[in-house]
Amino acid sequence: MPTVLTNRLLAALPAAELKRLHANLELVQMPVGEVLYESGRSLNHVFFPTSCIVSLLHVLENGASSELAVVGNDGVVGVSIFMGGLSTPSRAVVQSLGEAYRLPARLVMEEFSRGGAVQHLMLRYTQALLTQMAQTAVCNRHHSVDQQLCRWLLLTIDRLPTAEIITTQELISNMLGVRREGVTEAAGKLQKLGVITYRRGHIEVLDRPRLETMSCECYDVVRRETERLLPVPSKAPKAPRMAIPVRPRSYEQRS
Amino acid sequence: MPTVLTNRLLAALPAAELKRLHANLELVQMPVGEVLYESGRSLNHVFFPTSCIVSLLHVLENGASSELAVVGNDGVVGVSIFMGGLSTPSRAVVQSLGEAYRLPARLVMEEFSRGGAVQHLMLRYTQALLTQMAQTAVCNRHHSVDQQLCRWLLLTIDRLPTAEIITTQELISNMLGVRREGVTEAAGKLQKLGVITYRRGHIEVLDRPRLETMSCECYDVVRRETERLLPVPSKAPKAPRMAIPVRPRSYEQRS
DNA sequence: ACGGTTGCGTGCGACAGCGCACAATGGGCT
DNA sequence: AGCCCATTGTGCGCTGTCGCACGCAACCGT
Repeated sequence: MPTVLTNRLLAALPAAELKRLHANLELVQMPVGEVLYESGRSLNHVFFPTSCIVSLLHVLENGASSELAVVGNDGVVGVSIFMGGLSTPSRAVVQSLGEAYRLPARLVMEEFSRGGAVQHLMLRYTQALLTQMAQTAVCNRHHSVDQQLCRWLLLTIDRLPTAEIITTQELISNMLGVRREGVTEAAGKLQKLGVITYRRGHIEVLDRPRLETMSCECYDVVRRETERLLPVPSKAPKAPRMAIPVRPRSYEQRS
Repeated sequence: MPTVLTNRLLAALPAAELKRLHANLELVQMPVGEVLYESGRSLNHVFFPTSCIVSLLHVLENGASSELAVVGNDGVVGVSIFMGGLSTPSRAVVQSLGEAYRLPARLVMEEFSRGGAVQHLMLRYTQALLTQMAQTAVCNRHHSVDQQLCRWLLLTIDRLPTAEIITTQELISNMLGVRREGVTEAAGKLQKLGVITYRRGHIEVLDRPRLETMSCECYDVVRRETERLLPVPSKAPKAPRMAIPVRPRSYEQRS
């Protein structure tokens, strides 16, 4: 059973703040492919993931895209609400199914403007997000597809209860902003080395330490900076408590 | 003579707030190459540029780098101070000489925590910065050096009083995270087309409209979103009032 | 006026990633 | 059990960018 404490940001809040929010936090299912917000459109809620993973994508006019950041139970989706912009030119898509608590924009702004712990925490998280985006930007320029795939796998399994990722190479290629064939090749190498195994729509990380050495520095830089800004509170686990219930049929859902 | 109003963020503040800050705003010279903050080191001031341009760079372990955003008289350098992180893994370097007002970190935080217009404005600016970084990240991945050079030139002259940029192709290549030869080639094409002219250390934009058509969409996306978030206040000019005093000797300075 | 430094031009070969086309196979679905 | 479609594998040729190694020329300082 997930609780609000499964989200690390919520878990880091003082009891008083959390209590105030608690009644308005609504647990929602997050099917793969669901778009939480679209470039330029107004946001109605912020989302605190517990077991899902959300990708922040930036899409170009010709449809090409790149993932700028990943949000799991370590963060919140929709920072532009309290930053005052209400929308962003980015898109947020559910990348791995699961659940999240959502909170209406109005209440977020209200709570944020009190200036207390909520504000501090949200701003610190936003800075962590900034760092992730910055590192991703440089990574896009300077690192190989092989390295970036490693980085992406690490970022993803950090936010999952198990080392198995349910996704296709095509979707990964959209995230990384590269060709699907490039991912096929990179994944093939990793499998040959025994670092991962995969079958249609599933990737399992077998040798995580090895994966870390093969990844570019970007993974570690982001992880360390995130921990500096948002130390893992003792009352929340680092990964979701519960394994995600396996419901194979719904993996295919796109909305 | 520059005034605090030459910086568009300061100009957008209500009179009361501005008055409170005014006594502590110190006008400082910004020589080219000066590092305002370094990856991971604590910041002591925020800077409100009036006539200088500051580049936000992210540097990798091997020394490779990319520019994530440009800040001129439209913004502020050092957002991590009020975001609560105090430092970032990025670097801020003066890219074009000029002046800026600086404000001690302590006073910024104090003013920010009042939660008034200063907070709102700083947060909105931070979101604009986020957008610029996001767009740059995707641009790094998907657009050619030619297009990116156009984007960079536009971003730069928007923050200068004239269409002449004092810099070397080598420095531009560092900003874009590409080879110097790549910039030479791209600049050569633009010169052949009559869009720019250049001589050692100087680039002049001759045909701005043409440059815009040759640039990728990224320039325009960032400009529009920035204007949405931070409308140009009528009391401040869009470009600095004063021409930068030409002091050729100091262009070579690196600190 | 003149030398030296610094910035620009150019010409390689190498190669990663692209775009396309198509074969092959896994695994739901009926 | 078998079909069929989504997913993965593979093989091209092509292009943009890299890395390196120069030559050249503009400009600065003396």
